[in-house]
Amino acid sequence: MLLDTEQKSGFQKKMHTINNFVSVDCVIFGFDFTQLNVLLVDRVLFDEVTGEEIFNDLTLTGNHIFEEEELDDAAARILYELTGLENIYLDQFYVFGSPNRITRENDKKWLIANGRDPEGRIFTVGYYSLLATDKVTLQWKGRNVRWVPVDEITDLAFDHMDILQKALVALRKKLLNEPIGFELLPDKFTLTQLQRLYEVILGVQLDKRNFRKKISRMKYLIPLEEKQKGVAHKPARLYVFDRHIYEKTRKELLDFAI
Amino acid sequence: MLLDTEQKSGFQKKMHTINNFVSVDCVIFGFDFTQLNVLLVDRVLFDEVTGEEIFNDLTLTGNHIFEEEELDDAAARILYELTGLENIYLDQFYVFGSPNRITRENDKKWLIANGRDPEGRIFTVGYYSLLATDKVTLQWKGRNVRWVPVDEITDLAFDHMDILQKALVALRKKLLNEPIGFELLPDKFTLTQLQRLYEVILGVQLDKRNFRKKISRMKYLIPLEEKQKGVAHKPARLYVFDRHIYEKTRKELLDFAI
DNA sequence: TTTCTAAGTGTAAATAAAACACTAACACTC
DNA sequence: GAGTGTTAGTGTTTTATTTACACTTAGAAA
Repeated sequence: MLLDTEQKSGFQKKMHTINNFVSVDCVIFGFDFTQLNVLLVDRVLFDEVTGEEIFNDLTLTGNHIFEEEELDDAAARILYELTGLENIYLDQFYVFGSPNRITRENDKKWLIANGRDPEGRIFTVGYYSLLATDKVTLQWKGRNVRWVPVDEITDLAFDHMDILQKALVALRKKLLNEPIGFELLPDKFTLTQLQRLYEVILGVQLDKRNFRKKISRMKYLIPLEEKQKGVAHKPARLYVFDRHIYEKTRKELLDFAI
Repeated sequence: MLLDTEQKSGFQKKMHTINNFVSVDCVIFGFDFTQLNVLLVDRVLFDEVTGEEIFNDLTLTGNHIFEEEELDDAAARILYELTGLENIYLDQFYVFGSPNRITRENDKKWLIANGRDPEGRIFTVGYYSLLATDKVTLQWKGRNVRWVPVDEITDLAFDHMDILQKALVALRKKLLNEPIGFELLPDKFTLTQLQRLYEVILGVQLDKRNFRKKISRMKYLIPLEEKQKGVAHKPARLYVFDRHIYEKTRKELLDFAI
């Protein structure tokens, strides 16, 4: 019994101990039917004495992990804190662990100001996530959070530009191989919205008729009787993605193919 | 100058300091024209007093990383130590960082016997690599190294079974999307060898004529005038993979497509 | 009722995938 | 050197997929 309590309290302690060597960064993608956006956080550093702004730039959303926490759970926790949403699509895509991740002066200053060692090597596990909604709390640890179109992002703090680049490549690859586009759309969506999504993320233009022909071959895309409302033109039919049918057909395929 | 030397010696020190929190594991695949194999290392623990064997099982090839070392370099170093070969195909596929990676008794005993803390959380970055040749040094840090057919591996130390599983899935995905099969074959190979490779790795059967038709569309697969020698049947024509042509055609495609 | 805007639809031609069976070239054996 | 065993190498037909391309329709707003 004593041993049991000891172990438990040891566990409890670890449960809230931060791991100082590995962190998690989330590239949170959102789609507003026109552009692909990423959720970025303002990073502002003020001079402690003068109160003057030293710099003001942007970071991805990242976080430490706890000693007893799974990596996936840490990523999900970041998302929950930001959005209040659970079960969001998350995909681990790469680890960034170069010994030279922190080289820029601003990054060092920021770490020092936040009580961290700028020379310490920290690995970060990159996740990207897909958000269907824009219902996000626009505050995170007292910092401003906002959607920025991917095209307009030219510079980010730390090595976050690299992380974003790799996340984008991973997202494109995934989109070409698995039906994940729906994660970026509301439950009910139109085919034009879906087409725009592919066009924007892949950076291609697609033929409307051919796109729809392809869609009609995917049995897991279910047309509803429902139509778009309040639009100043012919309203489009709404569709839903049926994950159940998708999983079933995919499994059938895998049984033979792999 | 003084500062310079100080910095340098600090760096030198770090250069050979082991990072205790992140390691690298390599799933080294090889193909013997019949089966897909993985390079495994014998792990034998003897009782210090009696000299009796406590257990004898197998692990993947893994290693610590140095503080000033890139992850990719650490993986390449493992491969170099094992095979003496450089520029081997390597692909980072996943990070394993569950707090419960070490649960089995044998794993704990092994770590203790090797002076490490079985309770410490270690993240491991998984790489898989493809080896064209079987010219490997069959010794590694005094432990035996050998090729084992993937099909015959039922149990491995630590969480190496999970790592192997994920590596296999990643390899299959990659093989379906990029021409990496050549990395597992000698420079000059026959179409039948290439077909077997696809069949074995993907676990499918392919039609010879259709396979060759598909191949003939790939402009980067160059037929030679040379033929197989010393085989007791009609000798097959040899082919080479032209990476230059591949990169060029792929870039052309990407320019338009992504 | 007219106008604006995006939705929705079909066909023909080219390309790719799938299914399928016989002859050719070499080494080895007798 | 004739025969045998073994894998290499090749073509056609059918079906499915891809590509290119233009007009009509439904609703909202003026």
